[in-house]
Amino acid sequence: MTPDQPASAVTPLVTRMTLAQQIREALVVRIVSGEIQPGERLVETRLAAMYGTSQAPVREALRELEAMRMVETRPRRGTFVRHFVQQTLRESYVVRAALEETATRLAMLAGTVPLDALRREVKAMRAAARTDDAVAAARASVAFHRHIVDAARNELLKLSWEALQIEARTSVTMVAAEVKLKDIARDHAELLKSIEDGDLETACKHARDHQWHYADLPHDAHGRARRTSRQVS
Amino acid sequence: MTPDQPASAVTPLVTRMTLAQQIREALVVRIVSGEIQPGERLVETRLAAMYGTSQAPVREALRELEAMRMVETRPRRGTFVRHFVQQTLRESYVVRAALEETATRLAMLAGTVPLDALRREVKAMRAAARTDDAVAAARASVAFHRHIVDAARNELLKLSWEALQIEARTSVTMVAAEVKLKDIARDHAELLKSIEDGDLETACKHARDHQWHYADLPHDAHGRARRTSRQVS
DNA sequence: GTGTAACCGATTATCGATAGTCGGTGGAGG
DNA sequence: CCTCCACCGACTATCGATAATCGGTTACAC
Repeated sequence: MTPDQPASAVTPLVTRMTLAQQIREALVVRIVSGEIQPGERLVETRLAAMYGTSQAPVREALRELEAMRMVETRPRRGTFVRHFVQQTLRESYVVRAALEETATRLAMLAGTVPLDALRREVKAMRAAARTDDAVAAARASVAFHRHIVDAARNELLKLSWEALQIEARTSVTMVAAEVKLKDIARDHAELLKSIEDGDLETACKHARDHQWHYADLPHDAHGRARRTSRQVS
Repeated sequence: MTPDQPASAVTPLVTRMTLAQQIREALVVRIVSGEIQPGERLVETRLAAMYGTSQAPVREALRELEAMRMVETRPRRGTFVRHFVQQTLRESYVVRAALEETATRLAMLAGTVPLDALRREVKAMRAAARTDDAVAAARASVAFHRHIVDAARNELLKLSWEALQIEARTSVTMVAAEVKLKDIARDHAELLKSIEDGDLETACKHARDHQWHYADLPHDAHGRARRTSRQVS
């Protein structure tokens, strides 16, 4: 019975995103998909024309991408897509390891580990391995780790972790490193087991090694394999 | 607060910074100094008038502050200074612990720990303790940890760590006000010692506990005592 | 009184236009 | 041939104006 809602027929409640946010999303997709190459320059006016907006929202979107470290801006120079090559990838695994080890510790100490959810994700990984569905496996893996990070109940930790753009990177790695999906499921199952066992230090170390392991995998086409000096403890 | 009245007549010379950056700096100072209270709203147009610019640079500055987590922006609502209270402070220590433990591990594995520099900072802390100079002690402490993070040679780790600094910096000072400066020097000296000794796991654990210790200290005026559930040691 | 819808003032999001800066270019000087 | 420098075209940083929204408030029918 409320006939009004002035003339503008539809403003779908869901589309409450600002233009800047929409543009950011679009650019993220184009960058991770490789449509826009690393090193390429993003010209504000050109993008504005392309998306049919003015320069302002584009500029804001670029700023957000910069905060995500997907692009680099030199004042008065322009903004460029970063080469986040294997180096960065490797680095990100080490940082993830640090954060996830701590998340594991916090969650176990607080007794908030969502074991059921974790078991569910492992199950999903096994299913993905059977159907050879890398995307599904990646999604389950990210979900697994996110559950742990959430369980730590530390907002700042969560933010830092999310800032690493986990999803974008894992899928890239899995493809690039050609990890056997079955191994992924197995690794996570082992990690889960040590958490279930309740041995804090062992589980934490396991959480850390889990990521350091990936940092050691060959990420690039040149396939330099190295698993050496690291042997932690 | 101070109405119209361009904050500074001109910032004439070697202004290699963009207006947005200058505004950001100014706002950071006003926020950490408490001139702008937590929860307070930052009105773009008002700030623009105050600094004698248009809305655009102000907007950009606010975005950057948001990335730093000093303010919070609700689309179409406005941006507000965050109450980064003890909760966040405590959280930041835990995240720092995670990153610094890993930094210690990486630096020791790579053999890049700048022992001399670390010794120098400890010495500075002792001097600060003697003259009861909390600011100097805080500065030396930050420098000490930064040396380690730098030595890890992991750009992403460094970035994540620096991102914490805004909050951490203020908190260090606050805590320093309550912690005996001599204890700070002693704690760092002990950490340094375990690094010099070369025992990787002990040093890492020490690095972690070093920060968790601060997380447990009472940070607020209400002096809520620490949680005891942490049998991490 | 109570709940609802249109109205209002304040403020953000976006636009279109302009000023200034940056890197590159081609000719003059050596 | 190589270097230096004023000039040019392309873009970013910034401006001033406008469109759209939001929260609160008021008028009005029950």
